[in-house]
This record gives sequence, C-alpha cells and structure tokens, in this order.
Amino acid sequence: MINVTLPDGTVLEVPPDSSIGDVAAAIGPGLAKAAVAGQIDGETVDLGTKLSGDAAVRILTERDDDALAVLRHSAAHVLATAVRELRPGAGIGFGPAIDDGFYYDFDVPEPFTPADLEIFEAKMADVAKANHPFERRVVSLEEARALFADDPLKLERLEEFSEDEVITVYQDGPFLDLCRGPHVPSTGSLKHFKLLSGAGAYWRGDEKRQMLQRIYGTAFFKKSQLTEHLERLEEAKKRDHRVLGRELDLFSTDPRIGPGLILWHPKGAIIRNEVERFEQELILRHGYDLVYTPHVMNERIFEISGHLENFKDGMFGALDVEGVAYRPKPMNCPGHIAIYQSQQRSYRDLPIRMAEFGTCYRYERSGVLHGMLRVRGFTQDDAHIFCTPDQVPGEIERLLDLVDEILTAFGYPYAISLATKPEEKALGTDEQWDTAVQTLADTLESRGVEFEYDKGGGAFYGPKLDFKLIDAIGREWQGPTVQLDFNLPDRFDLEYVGEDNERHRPVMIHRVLVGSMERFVGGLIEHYAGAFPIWLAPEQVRVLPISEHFLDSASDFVDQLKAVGIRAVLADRETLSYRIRDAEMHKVPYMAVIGEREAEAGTVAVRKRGAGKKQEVIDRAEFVQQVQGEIESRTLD
RNA sequence: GCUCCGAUAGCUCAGUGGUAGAGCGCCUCCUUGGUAAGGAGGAGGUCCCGGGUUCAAGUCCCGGUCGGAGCUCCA
Repeated sequence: MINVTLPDGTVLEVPPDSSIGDVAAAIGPGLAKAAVAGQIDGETVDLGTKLSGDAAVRILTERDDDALAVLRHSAAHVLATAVRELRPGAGIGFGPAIDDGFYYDFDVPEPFTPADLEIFEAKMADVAKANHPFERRVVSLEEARALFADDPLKLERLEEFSEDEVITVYQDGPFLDLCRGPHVPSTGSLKHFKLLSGAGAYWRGDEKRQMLQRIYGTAFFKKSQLTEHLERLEEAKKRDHRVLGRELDLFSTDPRIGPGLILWHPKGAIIRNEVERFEQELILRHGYDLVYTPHVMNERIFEISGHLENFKDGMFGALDVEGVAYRPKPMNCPGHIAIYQSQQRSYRDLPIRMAEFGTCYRYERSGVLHGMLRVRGFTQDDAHIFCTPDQVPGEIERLLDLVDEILTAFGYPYAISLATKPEEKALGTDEQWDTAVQTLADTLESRGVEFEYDKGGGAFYGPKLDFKLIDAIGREWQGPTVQLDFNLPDRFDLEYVGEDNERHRPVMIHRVLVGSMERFVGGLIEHYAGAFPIWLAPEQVRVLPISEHFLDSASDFVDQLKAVGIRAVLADRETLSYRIRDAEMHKVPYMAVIGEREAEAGTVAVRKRGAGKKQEVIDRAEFVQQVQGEIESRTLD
C-alpha cells in the first residue's frame, strides 16, 4: 500500500499503482467528479498520473488557480486542434497558459482575420463537445521525431532535449502535440472560453526568426467568471487614458513634435502640479533637499557613469556643441553625484537626500511607445540618498514610510518584492550582495511588512525593492523602486571623511516614488476612470445658474470659491439639463446649482458627481468650507 | 525595429471605381429654463503624403509618414 498525505494532514492508504483520480475517488465521489488535475509533492499532474510511492497529494478542482492554468493550457490545445482541422497545413509553435488566458502560435502563410477567429471558436466548441480524452504518452526521441516529421517547429524544439529527459506527447482526438502537460481529463472540460485577438509573434520571441501568427484567448470554469473577465476588459477599454485624456482635454501628442513626447494641456498640468506639490511637501518633511540639474550634459559624464557603456541603446544621440558631444540625460544620477562632489563631505553631513523632478530622455523603439505610459521624454520624481553603510537600514525605514504615505493618498494597495543578485552580469562580491539583501530583508521584517523575493531580479549594480500598485480594477502597475548601488560610488570615487578622519565610500540609494509623472498620471487617469478625487480634479466645482436671471449671483459665488483657491467654473450655456449633463460628463466633483430660492437665501443646491438627483441645499459659506476641507485632507472617493 | 490592421469634418465613424455623408462638438438666432442633450439655421474636408493603374480613384496597386494591436511569461 501507498501512504498519501492530504493537504489537511490526514494520511490515506491506497493500493500501489493508484492514480490521482483514484485518490480523489477514495476521498469521495463528489471530489472525484469535481477533480480537474492534481498535485504530487507540489507538482501539478494529470488525474491519470500514477503514484510511484508515498507522496503528498492535492486534488485540484475548479476552485484552484493552478487548475485554471491547466484548463487554459488545454484550451490552447483545443484551439490548435480546431485550427489544424480547418487549416491542415498550419505549423504549430507553442501554446501555453498565461496570466489571463492562453495563446497558441501558428505558422501560416497569411495572418488570421477576426472572421477566422470566429470560425475557429465555433470549431473549438465542436472539439469540446466531442469530449476527446487528453491522452498522455511517453515517447523516445526517435519516436517523437517521427511523430512530428511534418512540424519543423516541433522538430527544432526536440533538438533541445537531452538524453535523459522524458519526452511526452498528448493526443486529443485528431490532434497530437509535443507537450509536458498536464491537461484536464478531456476536451469536454472546456466550456466557457473566448478567442480575443490575433497578432504576430516571433518564433521563440526572437526578432531575427520568422513571425508566427498568435491567437490569444481566455477560458474559465464558470460562465459568470468569463462574463466578468470580458466585462473587465471592456471596463479597462473605457478607462484608456488616451481616450479619457482627449475627452477631458488633459494631454496630447503631436506628430510634428514627435512620438512619445507628451504635451500637457492646462487641465492635465493641474493634475501633475497637484501630484508634484503634494510630493514635494512630503519629501521636504522627510528631510530631502531639492536640486535642479541640466537636461543636456557633456557626454563625458556618461562615460564615467557607465551609461554610455551599459545604456547607450537607450540614449538619445549626441548633439555637437562646438565640437563637443552632449547628450540629453537618460537618468539624473550623474548630476546629483556632481553636486555631492562639489565639496568635501563629512560623515556629519550624511545622510544627504537629493531630490529632483528631473526630466529625462530615453530612446524607446517606436513600436513600444504607448500614450503616457511608455514615452521618450518624461519627468522622474528622482532622488539619491548618500549615506554611510550604517545608515542604510534607517533610510530604508524612512522610505517605507514615504512610500506608504504617498500610495495611500492615491488609494493604491501595493505589494513589495525584493530583487536579488542577477545570475549573469553583476558588480560587487557575493558577500556585498548578501549583506545588502539581508539588510533590506531585515528592515522589512522588523516592520512586519510582507514581501516576496524576486530571485535574480536585481539591477547589475545592486539589489532593489519594487513596489507593485494595484489599481481600481485589479491591474498591477510598476510603482516605487528603491535601489542600492555598489557601482556609481566606485566609478565616481565618492568619498566622505569619517569620524576616524579617514576617507570612506558612501552608499548610494536611488529611489523614485511615482516613477515618471507621465506614467503615473496616465495610471491615475485609468485608476480613477477620469473621475479624480477633488484635490486632483482640474475643475472642482461647477456653478450652474438655473437661468440668466441668476447669472450675477452665480458669478459672485464663482468668485467666492476662487478667492479661497477652489477651481470653480461658471456654466452659462444652454439649459439646466444640458449643464448638468455636461458637468457630469466632464466628471466635475461638485455642481452648485443656483436658482431663485438659492439666490435669495444665499445658499446653493449641491449635487455630487455620480449621485444623481440627490442634492443638498446648504449655506454657501458652509459649502466653501466643506470643499476646502475635502481638498486639504485629499479626500478620496 | 518587425508582422498585421488602420488613416475621410475638431471628435467618433459610415461611404469600396462615377456630385463627399451622419452623430456629437463649433458659430448664429429663437427659447430664460428647477436637475443627464429645448428648437431652428449655419460654417467646416488637399478623403495622411508621393507615385501608378483607369475615360474616371476617398475607393484599386506601389512607396512613405503617422497611429493601433502584438512581439516576456519557454512543448
């Protein structure tokens, strides 16, 4: 008999040669029916996999995320099955499950059209209905070569197997694929799926190789989940910052100015300015000094910093100034270092925290540019902390506070990862890395902050903390980063005079909070769907007189609001209904309606964005005070 | 950069070889309104640029420019 340990710790005895499916059945008929796949000692396997000895076993059902990945991988096979039925000559590449679904790459002479996708989707439904079992087979390399003799992409993959590796193939009905698995028991498990888009993708992600045609799709166990997912995609589309940016008149780009270069319109500039002012106030409280450095610098400084060596492809080309080469800066560090080095520094001066909203320019390939989120010119909320090694933990603590304060203000939950030494290129000794990583980990732990390790994810010059933001519809965004740097202090030969009157090397910490103003504001547009909290809203109150008779009264009220710094606008066009609709469409936080009653009583009828007809008639002074309070406290909602 | 798709009024888009269209926005006039579009009239186009095919090109072909999707998540 074999002893099987279940997740709850109970041990089950099953006959030798039992499969995972048998284990599920032994636990209960309900589970046997619900089982999709299983895990043996943490590794996901088919239900049909037989146990070779005592093991920890978990049965995966529709409720497990790991099971969803299995379903989606199987969905990719069903897609390939359908495509092969309809296009027998199609070459097959890879077809994995991905975060939100799956894809499969095909080698076909002509790209697929949206109409093709519909036909494939219908065919997939037939394949699912046929309920072909997914059959796993272990084959020899020779056998595999024979099976895939007509599939050059698969043959190429087979070349990479080593002697002792197990090669498996999966068959579902007419379709055979080289595949590690695991899969759901049969194609019938696939009930709720949708093909989403087609696009070119290089074979093996290598732009020197041929382009395959990729089909993306998604699949779920429950119809409601699929519907919800599709609705979320719709919602994301509605929030697209490029669309809202135009509708709300926040920003634009102009081909005459150049792709990837953002023009901030007055309303967008208000949002950016509010973010900057807020952050500036915050960092001054946290002991930072503000500095400014040039946008263009003699490229010699980038030789010293190593940017020309390591980052040249990401830099704008050189400008010739009286025979000397200058470059737009891709990063702010060299300028800040030059300020540090403008005088001799003592340990008594440290830590020095230098901050700048520094505008940088980077060359990005035209195909990757995207609205405000991926651009060629952007302003970083950059800072460099120069400190002694002993001061590092304290500085990290301070940064954790700062990060928390700023992200909370915008209503972003976040997750932290600690990126360690990269496998390949890395400066500094293992010991240096270990201490640095340990310092970061200890600091996080001492505060009880949860984090994950991102093994090998550090920059070549030091470990880093990455903060991932979660937006209002659950998407992840790159947030603050904090990086320890072993490289630049050496390259620039940074020094401070210690208590012992000797020269020492300071530690340098790079950090950004929002990252780039462009990307961050672009993200805010999507996070808030254009309905900004009042402190950020370009227009905070719209005053609507009911008719021309109350224009004076309304206009006085606008002045009253403006006098205390509230961004107020008078709406004097068309009918009241039109004005309300217009204010609502422009997502103005408050509408202040003034008719005969309000003009006489010195009140306003306040209508809140999104609240419909619910309104409150209050004293004008009281309203002003309330709005002021909400702005000052940076109320979210 | 590469593959595919696209480019027509300020915006969103229809028009597929034969007289350039709609909705919204904009302008003017009427209406003076009580909570998500009051009514009427009007202006506005080098159909992205260059070349080609054709009696005839917004429409078909070639080249360019710009924009979009994708190109990382390893059978």
